[in-house]
Amino acid sequence: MNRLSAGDWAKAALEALAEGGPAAVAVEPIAVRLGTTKGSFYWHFRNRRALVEAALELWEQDTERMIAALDGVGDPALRMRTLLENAMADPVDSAISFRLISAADDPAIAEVVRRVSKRRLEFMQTALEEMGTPSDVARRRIVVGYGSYLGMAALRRIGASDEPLTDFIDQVMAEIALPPS
Amino acid sequence: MNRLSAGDWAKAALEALAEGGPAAVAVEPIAVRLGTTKGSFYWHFRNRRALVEAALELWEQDTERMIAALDGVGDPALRMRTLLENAMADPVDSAISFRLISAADDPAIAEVVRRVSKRRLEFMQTALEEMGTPSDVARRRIVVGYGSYLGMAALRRIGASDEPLTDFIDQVMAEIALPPS
DNA sequence: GTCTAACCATACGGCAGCGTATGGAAGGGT
DNA sequence: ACCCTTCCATACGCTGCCGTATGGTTAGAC
Repeated sequence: MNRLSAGDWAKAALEALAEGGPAAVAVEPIAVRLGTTKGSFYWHFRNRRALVEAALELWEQDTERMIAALDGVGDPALRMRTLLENAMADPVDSAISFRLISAADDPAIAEVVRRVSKRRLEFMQTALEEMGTPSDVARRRIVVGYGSYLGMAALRRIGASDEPLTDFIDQVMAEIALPPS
Repeated sequence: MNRLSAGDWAKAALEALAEGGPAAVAVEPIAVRLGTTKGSFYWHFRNRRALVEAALELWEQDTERMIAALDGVGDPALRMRTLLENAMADPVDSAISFRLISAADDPAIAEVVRRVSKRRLEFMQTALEEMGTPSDVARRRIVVGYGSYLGMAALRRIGASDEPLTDFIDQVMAEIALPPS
């Protein structure tokens, strides 16, 4: 047999979201993708909304894992650089982040993406403050820096910039006033 | 009476796009918004696609107007600062840009938004080069800088940053290595 | 005042996706 | 061997939007 779990559906939903945006998180198309039918879906989930929420939870956990892994790095500058390198090397998260933000008309999505974004911003701001940067300055640098992460993903998406994100690590590091490698 | 023109529809479509995203560019809802019915719409336009294209053209013209206005400014540093101030003061364009990029699954939208984005990037890169910045450095700074413009709009949208964009002008100026005001 | 072109309202058919109902298959416990 | 739980397929009705057809209304030319 080829039976599915709720997790399989959630994973597929997150992939569909990253590729096709919120409109692509549709039950029947994903069922086709999984080689099954709606019958399976409505066994595992109450409705479409529940599927979206499950996908969001998957995504939120990724952020928590990343932060947990980096929390052990004592040197804040190294912590930031590692974070940037990981983030820039993986084009999937920025794509999903972008998609989710544009899907923020849905209050459920908005709430999660806001929570995750704030978490990320605070994590980075803390690193800068540990390096002696005043709070308000750190805040501005991080907002602009994280903004450029999101925005560059957007530019790559439409083909306005075809350079790999990794080309910009030093530039972003400089922007938030960290020493280049 | 209260008769409408094709331009009224295009304007309303662009507003709907900025507020509700691509899915909101729907004939019947916009008709309600305009206090009319589909009958009006299909008199002025062949189909929904034509409406989207008209809205895109409106938006593209805004960019051309802005560039034309700034082309007269001889000093490239002042030109950039004026551009940033104008851009940051108007939250609508960044919202639309963001929406359009996330709607780039539609090839028609993708093409326009890519063309406009490239135009903007080139315009800014030229300013930096006029100030003596090497081409490749200018390119990186502009991509990151314009990226942060888009990304910060995203962050404001979800409420992860509630500061007005104007608070970040100096930070962005510094990021692309321009003298602060 | 009449005529005509421009403009709009309404009714209809079609499609895609949501959610429900219901029956069936597969496999482990006993 | 039987049953019961788990899981899935199919059929159906509903809604929202697209696009068409068709008839009505208004403004101005004359």
